[in-house]
Amino acid sequence: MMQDENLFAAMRGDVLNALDALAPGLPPDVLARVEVTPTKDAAHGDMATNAAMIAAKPAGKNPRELAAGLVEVLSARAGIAKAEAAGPGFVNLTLSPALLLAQLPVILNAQEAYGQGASRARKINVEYVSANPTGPLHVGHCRGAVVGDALSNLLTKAGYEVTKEYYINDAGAQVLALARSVYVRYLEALKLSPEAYIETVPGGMQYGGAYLIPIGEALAEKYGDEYAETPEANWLDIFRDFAVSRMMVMIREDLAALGVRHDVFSSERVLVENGGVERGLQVLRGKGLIYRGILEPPKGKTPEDWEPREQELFRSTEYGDDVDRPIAKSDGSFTYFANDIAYHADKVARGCPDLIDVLGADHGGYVKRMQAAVKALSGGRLDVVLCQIVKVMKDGEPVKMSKRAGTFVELRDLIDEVGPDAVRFLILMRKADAQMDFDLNAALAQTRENPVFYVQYAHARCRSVLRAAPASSAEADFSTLTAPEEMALLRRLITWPRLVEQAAESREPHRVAFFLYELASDFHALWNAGRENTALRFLQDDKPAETAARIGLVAATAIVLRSGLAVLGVNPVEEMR
RNA sequence: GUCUCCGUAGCUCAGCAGGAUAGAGCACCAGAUUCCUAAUCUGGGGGCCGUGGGUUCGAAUCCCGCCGGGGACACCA
Repeated sequence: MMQDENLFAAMRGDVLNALDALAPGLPPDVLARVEVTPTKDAAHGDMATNAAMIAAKPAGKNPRELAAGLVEVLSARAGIAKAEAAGPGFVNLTLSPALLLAQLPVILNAQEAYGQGASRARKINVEYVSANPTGPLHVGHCRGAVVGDALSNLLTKAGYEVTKEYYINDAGAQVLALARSVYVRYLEALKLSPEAYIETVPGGMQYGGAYLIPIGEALAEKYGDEYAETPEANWLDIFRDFAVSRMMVMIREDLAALGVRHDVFSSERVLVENGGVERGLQVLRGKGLIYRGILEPPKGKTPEDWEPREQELFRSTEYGDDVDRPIAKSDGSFTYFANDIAYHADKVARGCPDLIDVLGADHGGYVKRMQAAVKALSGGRLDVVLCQIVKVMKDGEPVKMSKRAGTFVELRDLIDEVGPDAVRFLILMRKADAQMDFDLNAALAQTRENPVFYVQYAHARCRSVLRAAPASSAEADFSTLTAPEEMALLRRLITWPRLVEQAAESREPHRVAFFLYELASDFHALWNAGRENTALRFLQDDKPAETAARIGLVAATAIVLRSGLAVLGVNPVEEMR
């Protein structure tokens, strides 16, 4: 157990062994609920287990009695300084300093790989952003981008093989509207009046943002007036493809500015043109889950133009949805949902049994049917992480509108104002499914109010010490580390592997941000303890052995800070001046 | 009307797949700076965890109702 990275997992193994000796043959679902957790209160030791309370009823024993039995067995284990029963049946464990200190060489040898989960040899696909290719990214997309990216990193850290994917919705009516809006800019670039044309467009010019002006100009330069007064059929596809590819370039630039890189960009159009939709639906047809039918009108307020229609429907109610969902319109063409089924089928077919979609909260009504579809397709699991809306606040007032896009706060504007690190970290300080206010004032503050600075400052302080110190060594004698502040820091460090595991399983990258904040706090506390008590300073010229132990602790702190920041995609700064 | 997310300190939020005395930051009050970076630290006040039931050894956490807020609700993508 001494060499294990995750002391909590190792200790859980010991607890389960001890439990088996006391109460043999407990069912697996009971054992699965046994956990070994860090304690909140130092008076309760380093770790606590609920084993006795969980096992009491199925074993037909009194929890306190079982706890006493566990205490007896566990007290004899190497590395456990003290075990005691407490409260209704907790067993509190105090680890020997030797066991705790033995983790320092483990961290120093592993470097950034510390906390890396064992390879699960399991692929997982995380789809995020997937903004329509009709304009620049805005703050609404930003949250999904940051959460999806950090979640991907987290899953990788936990041992999954992750594919980061972007789904380009380039097959629907929206990209046609984009093409028409670009056509208007094209006419303007040719110094022609677009009014007459706009009259002929059903919805008018949908995308009026100034960002389309250069696209219109580029088309004017490329084609001259060749398409100036010709029917849509002549130019619509050409303009659409041109505009979409330019939009994707722009979106990739926006993402790059945030430090987000996808592995795969999937095109809806390509999927549709290759017959992917029918291929995907084939699986469902084979299972008899597609039928022709008429949906009930929605309960409550019925839309005015509602009329019964016979359509092809997917029996999603078989898999927990509220009503069956249309996959084809009354004219026979496929709905967006059909395309999306096909897309998810495609992801499954590429070898990913587990899928994650990071979506905006406005897709909330969509998750049941998509989960139903995936379950029907592969029996696999689809997790949907919904990101609630972000309101950007400045001086207590909501900020809105951008010059270029015309409707929303552009992602670029936000990054230009506060930088990618603050944007990422602050977004990750909130759970994705809670609404959040993004406070520009706090993001720009260089104080404790701003958690990014707080954490980066801790790392910079580590580096500052290490620059002035002899090289750290995993071979040092760490037994001189005894101060409460030092041990508190060490105790925090060893929870990192467990945190990675838990945060990944619950798909909650925000836990990493909170962990880093607490780790930084422990480090700042130790640092300041050294101000009051010079004996606690890291570098002591006349005591090389103690200095070596302490720089080991500092180096380990820097390693964990850095790997946590790497998960969040935030730069670990070397110094702050 | 249905579905879904949310409601924790004056403000912004955590609370780790039910667990011990509910935690941070900001704001407020009182302290620490000849020092490895005070962009930091130490201490203090401040809570019917929206509300009413239920489940159990134990509920902020799980279940049901209600109140309040966000979002989505036939062929749009």
